[in-house]
Amino acid sequence: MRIATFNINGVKARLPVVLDWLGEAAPDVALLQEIKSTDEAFPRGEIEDLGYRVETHGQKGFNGVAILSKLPLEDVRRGLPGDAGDEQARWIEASVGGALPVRVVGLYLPNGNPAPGPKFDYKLDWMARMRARVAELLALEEPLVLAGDYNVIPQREDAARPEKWAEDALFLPESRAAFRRLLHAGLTEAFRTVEPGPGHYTFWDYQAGAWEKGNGIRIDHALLSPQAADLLRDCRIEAALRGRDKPSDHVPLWLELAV
DNA sequence: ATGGTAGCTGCGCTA
Repeated sequence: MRIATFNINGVKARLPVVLDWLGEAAPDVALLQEIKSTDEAFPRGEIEDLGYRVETHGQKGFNGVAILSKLPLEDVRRGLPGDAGDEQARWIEASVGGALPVRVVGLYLPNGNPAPGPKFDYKLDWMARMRARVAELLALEEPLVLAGDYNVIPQREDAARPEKWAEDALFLPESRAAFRRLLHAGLTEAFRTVEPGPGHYTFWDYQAGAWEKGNGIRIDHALLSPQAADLLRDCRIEAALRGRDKPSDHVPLWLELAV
């Protein structure tokens, strides 16, 4: 089973890119972030025509996540528990059918800038809520994949110019510590089990020619339960998509499970 | 040290 995550930065502006990518890469499951669309406005027909079931958790103008799947989806849940007043659409879960069901979570973790401030507080609170939900999901002892835009640069080698990010919410010690807590809770970062070295990025800013200069950061991640980590065959970043016409500022990350 | 770009929306906010 191949599972991909892709922050598309607006489904309306990115639909041709997304349709081309789905046709070429043909992941079994695609987790999309920043659809920037309501559920009603999401172009589900074009995607269903490619053989995908579509489950969205949308919001007008900002955020929004979706799960696309060639396999049946069960027990779809929308929203990260822990704060009934949180109206931002950043979390969606489902179980992907098959011989061995896999629980998948698509997430768009808050950016948190400027830090310090209320947005940074929201980010850290969101990460604490995520850890509580992760504990519940890990207790099920099933294959579990949590993938998306984490908005966290885990280590210095995950940025081409780490000194530029020293004061940024994506790289501040509190953000990185909260990310490490997820790992300490029992999750494994898929990409780092396959590629331990530096120079691998998933995001290049639209500004200042970041792509042309190779000035990227690695902020899109896939975290695995032990049961999923045991099934991991491969994990790759599709960096070439950043060089196409009308690209997202993120590129897809995919992993293959032996299911 | 600053400004640089993109998307959604309807001109400022988010990233």
